[in-house]
Amino acid sequence: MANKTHNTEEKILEAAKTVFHRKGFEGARMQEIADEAGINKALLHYYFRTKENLFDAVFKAAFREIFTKLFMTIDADVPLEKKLKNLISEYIGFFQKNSYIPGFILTEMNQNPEKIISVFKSAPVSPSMVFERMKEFMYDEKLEKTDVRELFINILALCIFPVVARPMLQNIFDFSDEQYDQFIEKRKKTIPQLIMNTIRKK
Amino acid sequence: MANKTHNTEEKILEAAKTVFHRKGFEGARMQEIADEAGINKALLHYYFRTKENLFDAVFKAAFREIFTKLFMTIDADVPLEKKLKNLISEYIGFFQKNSYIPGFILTEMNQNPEKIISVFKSAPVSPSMVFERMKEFMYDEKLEKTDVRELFINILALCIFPVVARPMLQNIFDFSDEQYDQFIEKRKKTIPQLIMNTIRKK
DNA sequence: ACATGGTTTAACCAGATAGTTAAACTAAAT
DNA sequence: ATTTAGTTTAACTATCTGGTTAAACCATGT
Repeated sequence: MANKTHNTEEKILEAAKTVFHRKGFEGARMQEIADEAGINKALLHYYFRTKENLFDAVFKAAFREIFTKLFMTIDADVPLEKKLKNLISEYIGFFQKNSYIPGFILTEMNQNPEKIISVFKSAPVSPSMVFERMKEFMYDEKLEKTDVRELFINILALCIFPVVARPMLQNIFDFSDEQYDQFIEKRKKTIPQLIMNTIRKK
Repeated sequence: MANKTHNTEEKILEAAKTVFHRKGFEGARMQEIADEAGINKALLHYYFRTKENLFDAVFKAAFREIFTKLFMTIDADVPLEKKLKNLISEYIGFFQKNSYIPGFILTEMNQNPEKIISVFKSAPVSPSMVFERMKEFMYDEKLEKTDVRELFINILALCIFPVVARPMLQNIFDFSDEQYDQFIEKRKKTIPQLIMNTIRKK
């Protein structure tokens, strides 16, 4: 028998991703997800018994995606300045392609903070180890003593905020889609400069 | 006859604010809002006929609050560095007290981008004029030529992100409530430094 | 030929929820 | 004393929605 399972499950997750992102958990309708996946409601429940199950699967996937990527790049073994450039440029690029993820996570965070914590516990990389590694790096390269947490949060903020707040900012700036993409593209260069300014010994 | 109207309407808006923030539009229940306001459902509908009406009122208020504050401070007539310090410190302070606002707006932005635009049109300050003013300021003080939009977005990102992403970050950092508050407090000083670094002529 | 697992169809149920309505109560305003 | 705006109570409706079920279909592997 053909293994349609894999394919369909994939299709469902993809559809759920879209709809949950568009409407949030409460706003999303199982029927809408089924339609989006090109299947029917009964089959949807056949695969993921409940709405919660389905949501959890989607949420955890998004969460893993965003954090493994981040922590992996921080952990890579290249000189700091180079690493910073890579990190920021890759991360922004990732968000350009998966712009739904940060907003999705932030939204859910507002409504179910507990869920975040539970998902964190199952994460493949430990944040505290990443911070330790960042610290060592900065010590080795004789950089300005900075709170690594503050560094971490600054990078994240500068990369993620423009993506999350895009609908608003694009309107404030009166930018077309292309203009805004270009604007973000430019930031792949300016953000590393800005960050290096703050940690380079004067 | 006593003017209870004002008081009750106020109470309802306050309650709606809380519940919409906690649950989002779809997740919020009229009954819950009524309970939170200490009144009954019938009266709720008596004041704001529909759920949409109520939500709109709350949303617009939040939106106005955050943007008038921002644009007013930018527009104030003090030296740039001082203004920057004021702006950031006041703005962060404002978020500490109204931490629900940014998340609320971001969430809604994901789900109804159109609404943002319509609310913007009714805004009391025009963004483009604010940018012009920022430009003049920077020219007068002979600062590094920088894209004012980028400057604007950076400030916003650094101030808002730590508030919006708090549940997640606090968990990553393993901070208590006090520790996190203190962490944000510290940023009232470090962010202006960081920003000045990027615009001060070398 | 038959069994199997994925799939569809279509009907159904139970619970929740937005919104309505009508009747009665309260306290201030006239 | 009467009116009136604000408020409560409680019941009701219409609709939506998550979830279930049963029966049939279909393609494949055996």
